[in-house]
Amino acid sequence: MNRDEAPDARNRILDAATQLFALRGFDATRVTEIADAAGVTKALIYYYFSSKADILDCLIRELVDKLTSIATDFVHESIVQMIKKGYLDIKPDRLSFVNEDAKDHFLRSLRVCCERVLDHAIAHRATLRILLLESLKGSSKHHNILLKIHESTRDNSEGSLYKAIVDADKDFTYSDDLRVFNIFFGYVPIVSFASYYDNYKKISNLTDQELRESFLNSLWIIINSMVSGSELLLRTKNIGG
Amino acid sequence: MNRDEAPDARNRILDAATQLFALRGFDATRVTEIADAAGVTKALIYYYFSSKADILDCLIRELVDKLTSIATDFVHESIVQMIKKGYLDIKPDRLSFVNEDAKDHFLRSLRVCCERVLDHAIAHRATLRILLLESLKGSSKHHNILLKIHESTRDNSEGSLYKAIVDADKDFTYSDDLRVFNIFFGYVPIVSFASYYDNYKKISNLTDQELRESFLNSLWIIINSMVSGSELLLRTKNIGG
Amino acid sequence: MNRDEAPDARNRILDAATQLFALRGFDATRVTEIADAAGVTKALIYYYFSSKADILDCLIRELVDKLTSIATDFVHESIVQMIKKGYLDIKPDRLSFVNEDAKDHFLRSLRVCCERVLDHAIAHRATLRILLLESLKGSSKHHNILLKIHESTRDNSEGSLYKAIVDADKDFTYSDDLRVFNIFFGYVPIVSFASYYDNYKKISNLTDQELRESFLNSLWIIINSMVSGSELLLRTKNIGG
Amino acid sequence: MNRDEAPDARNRILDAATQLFALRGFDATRVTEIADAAGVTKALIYYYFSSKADILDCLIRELVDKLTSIATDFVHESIVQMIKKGYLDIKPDRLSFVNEDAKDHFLRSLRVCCERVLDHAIAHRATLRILLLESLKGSSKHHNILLKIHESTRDNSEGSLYKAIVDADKDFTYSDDLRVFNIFFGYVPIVSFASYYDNYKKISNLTDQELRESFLNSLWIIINSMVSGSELLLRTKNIGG
DNA sequence: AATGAATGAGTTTTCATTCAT
DNA sequence: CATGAATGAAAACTCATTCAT
Repeated sequence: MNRDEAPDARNRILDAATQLFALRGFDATRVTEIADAAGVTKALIYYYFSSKADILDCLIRELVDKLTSIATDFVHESIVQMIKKGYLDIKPDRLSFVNEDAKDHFLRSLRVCCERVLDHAIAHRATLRILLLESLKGSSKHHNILLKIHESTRDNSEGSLYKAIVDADKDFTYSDDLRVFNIFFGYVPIVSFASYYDNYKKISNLTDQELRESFLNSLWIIINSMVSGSELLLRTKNIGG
Repeated sequence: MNRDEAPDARNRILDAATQLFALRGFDATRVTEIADAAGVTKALIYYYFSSKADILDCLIRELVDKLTSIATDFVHESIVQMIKKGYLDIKPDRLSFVNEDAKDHFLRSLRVCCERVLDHAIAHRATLRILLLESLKGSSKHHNILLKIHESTRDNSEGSLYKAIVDADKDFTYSDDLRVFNIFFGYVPIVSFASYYDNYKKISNLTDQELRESFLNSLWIIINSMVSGSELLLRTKNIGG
Repeated sequence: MNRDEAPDARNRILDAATQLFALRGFDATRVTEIADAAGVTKALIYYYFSSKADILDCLIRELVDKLTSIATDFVHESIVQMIKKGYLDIKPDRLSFVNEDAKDHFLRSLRVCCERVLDHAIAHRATLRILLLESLKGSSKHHNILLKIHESTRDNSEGSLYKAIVDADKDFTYSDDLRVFNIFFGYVPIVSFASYYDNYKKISNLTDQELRESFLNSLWIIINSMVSGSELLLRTKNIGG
Repeated sequence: MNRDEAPDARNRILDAATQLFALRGFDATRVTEIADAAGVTKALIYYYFSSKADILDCLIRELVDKLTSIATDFVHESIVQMIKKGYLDIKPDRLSFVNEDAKDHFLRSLRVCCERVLDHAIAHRATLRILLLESLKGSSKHHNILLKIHESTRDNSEGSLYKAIVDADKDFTYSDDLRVFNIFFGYVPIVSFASYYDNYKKISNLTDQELRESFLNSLWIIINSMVSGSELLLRTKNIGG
């Protein structure tokens, strides 16, 4: 069901649940608390949702849909365009650009994209926090976002992100190292930053603007590393020591 | 109370609680489940602990103590030694090494340290997962590890880590950017990797060895970035764009 | 909440609790017992009351409200009327009547009042027993009826009983002796008689009628003593010897 | 077992139990609390006593023994002596004294006795409070002091108080009214006064001396009433109205 | 005489969920 | 749509008591 066409009470329930699940976690949140916070009766919650878990499912589904569409946009608008235009070539052992202009162009569009992703993450930080909390629990299979992300790098089915990249560049393949890097130094910091946003803001005494800049600076260093270090990551070989 | 001198049953309770809290989360874990898993009666749990929350507190305290000692060891053994020996100088705008040898030495000892930290993290991944879960909850103040970490970069009191570095190098100071980087691209990925270790291993079909190597590769890229990018981070200025 | 407008089940819970608290005492009464006696589920008890103690509070509040209104009625209808009509004058050292008729009138109205109070006490003997039991416990401040009674002899605020008497007779004042007498030979015997009513009836093999008469006879002797002995009590001086 | 020859720990347990039972009531007092207050372990309590109820029984037994001996002393020393000496004659409808001297003598010895009883009561107020609390509970048959008192006015067996009086004065008999008066305006106020002693002292801001005097004044009025009003009480007839 | 460890059987309380209206 | 009343099942926690040492 779409938020726009849904009854007001139903949306108030979802909003209240979002705040409470994010604050206390799903298990520690009582249906009564949601009802109170939403200004409705408990019974009405069961009119709109079949169970407490159903509210959570609904929230997660909304978020995943939104994230998927953002990711899809990014891949199609940036990477695929770059590859198709011939600026970028993902070789087995490195990202390869036709020239410095292409590289600059890529980095610039990546930067814009990162900012957009970060802003989205901050805007939906409560739901992301819920997702993070739930994904840490061993029980609930259907909230395993880790699995979803991982599969997105293998999923060859029509319309998938991976397929989109592979269609653009036949040689592209994810190395195990790249996956680890992507997840634990890409997704995880962004989701964590969003999840801890309010806490960290309070602790650090930074303004929204300063916090955003600060994180983007860090993220940028990582992205540069990834572009420069891509050679290493794509090769899946031990380095350093 | 120390584990070594504590009654066996008490330790079995703590172990059982660790596994269950990590798997289902604190709120979804029943005291009965802990009792069954530990092979004791519910009443005995209340003989040793005043409440379910008390078990959690105990676990977190143990972990924080251990982490603190590891961090202390690291700072004293590596960074402080390097500074004192004159190999390293943390300048306002960059890490500065006397020569390439010093830099190599520093990186090598950093690498060893990272491996040790990672191995510790993996070994205590269940408790780290609990810590991560609890630190995401807005309610409990005393589990706010984010705050602890943040304060460790400001705490000037005798015996603190920060004091140890500052004593060794008078000019050293944390920039806001460096803090953000440290936390969200340092601590967070390591803790998250440990927390998701079992899940990710299952999903990726990698061996323990492969997984460890893979993460260390990524971590290494970050650490190199930090060393090279230190100039940027320490300056606290906007970059890229 | 008023009994009349309250749901039937809620009143059944209060009635059941009254009987059980009076019989076994608050602490020895199990919520399950109340539920069974009231013919409701345990959970419903917690729907209407926040805790077992809340049921007790509710009961005590109801009783105190009722007692207060009875006492108020008595003072206004009897004592104040007598004083205003000029029949009675409470002097510093004795009750003073204009003539024998006034004294007879006062005693008669006092007798009627005593009977009414006694009948009320017997009717609410279960709750009085609870009150007596609870007032004997050192812990709960809010059940300290002794304090309430004592303060009612000092409370000069608008609408208080004491104020009503003082307004009618400017010279009136409670002596310490009068307070002790009132409490331990007035309130206490009546409340105790009501509390032990069923026990004593069984033991003595008297009918309700006989028991009532018997107690009223005794009470009458006391009241006569008080009227004749008022001189002594109001003077606060040692006697006998 | 006698206190003097009992181990110190056992007496400490009894003392602690006395204070706690008096403060919170038997049911609300935990064995652990007694152990803590007595400075012994729970297990030791079960070494000396077979159960929590056993501690109570022990306390009550001690008190009842003491009270019985006091009452016996009183009856033998005062009433029986008076009757035997021919000063007092308890007639069916009144107390009868040979002359004013006999009456004065009786009153004086009664006064002394009252003081002694009151002082005993105050000294053992904690145990009396327990007795009062327990006697109000419908359950425990063996703590029914009301029954014991009542029976003491009928008990014709060798060594009983009643027998002592009857032996001295063949015509003596308790009327129902006298029993009610004795209990509810004699025993009950004294026991209640002792039970509420500390509470009332705090509330009234009186010194021990003042409080004692005040209560004795009131008691004296009652006793005088009883002696003068004995005619009415012994006749068991309706009065007043 | 003394105790730390252990427990069975309860106790109060909670909570997601249902249902008649 | 909306709700007050109601509940079964289970949760956390308690407590008198026992026992091996």
